[in-house]
Amino acid sequence: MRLSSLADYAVVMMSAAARHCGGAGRLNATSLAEETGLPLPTVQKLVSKLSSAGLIESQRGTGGGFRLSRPPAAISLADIVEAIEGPIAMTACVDNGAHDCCVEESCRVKPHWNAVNGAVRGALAGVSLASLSAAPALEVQA
Amino acid sequence: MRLSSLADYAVVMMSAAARHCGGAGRLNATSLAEETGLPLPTVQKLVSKLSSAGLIESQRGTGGGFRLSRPPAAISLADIVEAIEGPIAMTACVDNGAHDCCVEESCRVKPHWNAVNGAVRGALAGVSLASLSAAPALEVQA
DNA sequence: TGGCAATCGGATCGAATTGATCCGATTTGA
DNA sequence: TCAAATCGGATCAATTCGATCCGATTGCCA
Repeated sequence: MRLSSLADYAVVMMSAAARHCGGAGRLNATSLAEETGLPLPTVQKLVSKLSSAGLIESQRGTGGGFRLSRPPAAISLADIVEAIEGPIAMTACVDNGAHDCCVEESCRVKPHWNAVNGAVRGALAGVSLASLSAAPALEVQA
Repeated sequence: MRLSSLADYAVVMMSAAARHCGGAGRLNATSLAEETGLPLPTVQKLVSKLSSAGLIESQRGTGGGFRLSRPPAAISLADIVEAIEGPIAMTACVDNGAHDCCVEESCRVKPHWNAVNGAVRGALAGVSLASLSAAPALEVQA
């Protein structure tokens, strides 16, 4: 019931990238690692995954780097988490249904898991990168 | 972003226990393992944790076993998950604040994590064991 | 009252996933 | 054409998770 560290790092990274989106049109992994304090190989790995997911566009070669492929308001926490961890699924039943969830009590529980899963995804989808950068010390409560 | 398997097993187990709550006043780990199909040592481990959390009351000796310490309506998924996995915290920042979350952008992200965390906990707290047993094929959507 | 049987409780061991590091392929600029 | 700098994939170690085993405790029965 905890987010993986890489997903957390990715959010911090994307948040920093969103702040630099207006100034420098493109930024590289090295400067981002120095700014966030994360190890460079980890940032490189995250950049690779985020690029594969289509959230950022990378440019190779001298003077290359990457930039957000969409405006910060159109990127949510759910997008980032799914890019790093795969589909959001609290239980294996919700994920693909490949398991033998044919036990009677298990199938009885499954619809409720779907509801919980949807609530989690909704909460993540409701927070965008723009809101992360715009609200410095906003007091948000559940 | 996935619930641990043990927590999932615990929910299935407690759901089965809630159904037997009215009939036999007390049931043991062996019969529960046979009914749910889970390995016996795993069930024993779960019983131990749930007993420590105060959700069930165990009785040792011949003819012993355990029973729910509270009515099914007063036990929620949040109780079970917290009993198995510990406090519900999506990120380490939300958990205890022991980490050096003193980076400027991280602290900016934290209030939003609190909101997401509260939403998750609320979704889990809204589902009780009674509702799991009462709704055989209820169509619940997010 | 002593022994026996059945149960829970904690501790140990193995396995899987995660997280960090390294090296090669590719591309641009001089 | 050469060289430098970057991304991309592959490899390796560590932590956590999950399953199993053995001992301590308790209640029934002779």
